Amino acid sequence: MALSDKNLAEQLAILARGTEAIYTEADLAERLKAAAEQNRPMRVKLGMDPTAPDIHLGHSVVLRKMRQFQDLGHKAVLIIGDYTARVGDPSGENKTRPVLTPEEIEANAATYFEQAGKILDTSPEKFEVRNNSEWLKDLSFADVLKLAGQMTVARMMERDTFEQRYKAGVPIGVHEFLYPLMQGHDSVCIEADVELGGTDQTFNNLVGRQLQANAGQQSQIVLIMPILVGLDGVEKMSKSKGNYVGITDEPNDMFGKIMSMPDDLMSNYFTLLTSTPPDEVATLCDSEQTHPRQAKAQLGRLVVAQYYGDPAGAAAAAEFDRVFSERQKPTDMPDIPVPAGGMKLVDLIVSAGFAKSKGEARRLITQNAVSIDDAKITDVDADITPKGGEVLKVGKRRFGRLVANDE
RNA sequence: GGGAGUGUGCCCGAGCUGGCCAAAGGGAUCAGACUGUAAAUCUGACGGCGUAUGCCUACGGUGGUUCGAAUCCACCCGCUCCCA
Repeated sequence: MALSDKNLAEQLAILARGTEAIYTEADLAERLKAAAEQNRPMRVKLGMDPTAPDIHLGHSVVLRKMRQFQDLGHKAVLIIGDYTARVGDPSGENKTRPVLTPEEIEANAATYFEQAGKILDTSPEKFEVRNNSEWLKDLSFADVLKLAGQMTVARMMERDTFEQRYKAGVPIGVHEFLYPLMQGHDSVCIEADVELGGTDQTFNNLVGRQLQANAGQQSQIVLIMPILVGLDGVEKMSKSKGNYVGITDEPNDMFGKIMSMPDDLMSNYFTLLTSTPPDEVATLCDSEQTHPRQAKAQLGRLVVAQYYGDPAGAAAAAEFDRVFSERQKPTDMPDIPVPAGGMKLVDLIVSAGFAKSKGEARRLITQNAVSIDDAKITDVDADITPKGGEVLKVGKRRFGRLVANDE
């Protein structure tokens, strides 16, 4: 595998783009230089939690950074945190850490790689996957003590999540102090040159530096990416908050979600999710120079294109205009089976998945949100007898085509 | 181990001298208007149920008192703080 022949400055510029912090940039430059001289690809570590197999744009920020390293000739080393997942988190506070069986972990990891493969280069010479149980499961209590002895409580408390929780009176499990050590130990075991992570991983990754130094290794460079703000513009992007764009979302969906996000997120998204050059981003995000809608559409196209190709990006943009600017019907929409004999509109809306309950469906009808073939329906008791092919529209964005089925 | 608090609907948070509580208020969400499916704003909805002065489910859990309990009692569980 050949390392990139781009000069050092170019490489650094690529790698530094969008980062929140690099510990330290000088070290990175040096390590890149050494790698080039020795023709030795760096080992770039990224940990993954095997409990969340649905990758969204938030995760993609770090994955894209990893891809950049790969494109420069370095090797991605993904660590599956199967050990912690298998043991579980006894704190009870953290419900996101259920105990998983090896089978579940494997299945989750498989899904993860299937999705991450849309971003990463998974060819064997650039991609390595390790389970951390590989080295953690055999540690003895004495080994653990030795690890723990390399850290002080004061140091631990520097970590802002611990500090905040401590001050706020939120419990901190003693075992939580061990997680950073475990992660750091991972770095030692795989001899990482670089570790990537989101800002929430800063502390953990820095611990890795220390443990490596103690073990006589060269400390890894820690490269921290910002946490992507979710579509609500407030909280970090996460599935449970519903403010996310999944990388497996349908193109139209993906585009639509991006169009509906707050304007001031755009610049951030451009730098973290696309390769648009900085000066271009500036132009796009200056409403004097570019209409925000225009810029956002551009963003949407680029993001969709990354996962589905350029034509899909353009198609999604065109479709969006059709449906929302020109108010035409979507080109394709889900079929909604309706018994030939007809059914209550309320039930229809529920069975189409457009409302969670009949009460909600009724509410939508009352609120003027329901139409069939462009005709508003305001009668809560309406019965629908399908001719077939009518378009049911609920709210602004839920469409379905009625299909009569006999039974 | 001892003591003091606390546990409410998606989240925060009132209520807790028993009925007027499906439970104030805020946030989130959804819909309508306005728009660029942006922001801001205004209006409305916001547990479920064949449409209800009705029924069911819900105020940490289990029992109890009562005609009636989120509200009182007992025990239990969780969380926090103070002392040891």
